[in-house]
Amino acid sequence: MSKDEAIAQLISVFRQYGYEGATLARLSKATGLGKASLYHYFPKGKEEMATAVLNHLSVWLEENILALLRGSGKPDERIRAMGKNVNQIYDQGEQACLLAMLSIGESHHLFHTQIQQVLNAWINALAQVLVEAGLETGEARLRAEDAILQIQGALVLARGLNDTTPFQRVLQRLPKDLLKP
Amino acid sequence: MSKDEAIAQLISVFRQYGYEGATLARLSKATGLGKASLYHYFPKGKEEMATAVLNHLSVWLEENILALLRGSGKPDERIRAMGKNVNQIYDQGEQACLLAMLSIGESHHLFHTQIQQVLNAWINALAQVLVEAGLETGEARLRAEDAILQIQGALVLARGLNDTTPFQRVLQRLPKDLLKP
DNA sequence: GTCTATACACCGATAGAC
DNA sequence: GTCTATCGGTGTATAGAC
Repeated sequence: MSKDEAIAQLISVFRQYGYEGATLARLSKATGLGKASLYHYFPKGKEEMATAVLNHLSVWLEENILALLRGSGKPDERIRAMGKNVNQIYDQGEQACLLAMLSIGESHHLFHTQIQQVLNAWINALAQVLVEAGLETGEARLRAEDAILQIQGALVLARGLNDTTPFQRVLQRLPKDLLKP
Repeated sequence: MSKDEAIAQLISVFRQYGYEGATLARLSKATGLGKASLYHYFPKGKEEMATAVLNHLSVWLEENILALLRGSGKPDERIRAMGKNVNQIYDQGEQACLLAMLSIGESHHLFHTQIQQVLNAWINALAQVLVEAGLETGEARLRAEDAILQIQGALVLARGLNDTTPFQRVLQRLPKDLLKP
């Protein structure tokens, strides 16, 4: 298994268990790599694994969300395109958000800056679409924050209620909610 | 320190670090009780502490949220009363939600049933207010889910962005959003 | 009830053979 | 690169004195 393939497996552990719950035993089992192999790829250990996972997510966001939002289609279409990929990355609402999971406990201090940057990049790109759609800058920012907020809340509720329909509902109405006059 | 006073301190540890991150060292430090004392109050250890903390929260919700929602004032006033206590329990958005924190990792399996019950009790009580305000049952349930969802999402965003203003905004507009025609 | 001491498993991390 | 073996530290939990 290559380093990039390993990272994909590491992500699933970090976002299911969080940083403190992501033990080397779990990371080793998920990747199929022994502990020594993990330390070969990530010499600084677990913290470097989490950093690599965050960088991987940052690239994914740029390519699969931000690029679409900066696209040339109609605002409505760009937001729907985002929704499609959001639905995919969160596995229809079954999987937690890595950013949210690394924002808790002691990992909060370790990764807060990077998490904040990624979240802001997402919000800003979404707000920019709304500005192009004719909204005032401040209102666009508020609505963009609201969209991310609802996605995150839906993921929390999905786990707590064991029901992903609120997540599906949020994604469904996102375009209309964001662009309403 | 009495058992009830200890529980109040345990809550803050569990909701900051989650179940796996809530080590006995942290629980001991927060309560000021030595490990042996903690095991005197909670013979079954950490799992019993978390259960006690969840029961404590369930009682708090009943007394400080559900009772208000079942009150006799106007729907608009009951929802505002709820918002006031929600703002308090989450410390203006600074503190995470215990239910959300215990919904992750291995604690999910341990406490899922109780967490689901508490969330549903909250949603149902809120939906009932909306029904009394004239909304159709299904729509009331959707809006109530939406309210909890937004509160949870705002708490996630508050940690990720290090900014509680979205949380304040959500609480502010809750009454109008829930009761709009 | 609270203390000290301790048992045993697991944690992250490293060493060295291959 | 991956393996086994192992280190020091910390995890939960317990025992027994006071």
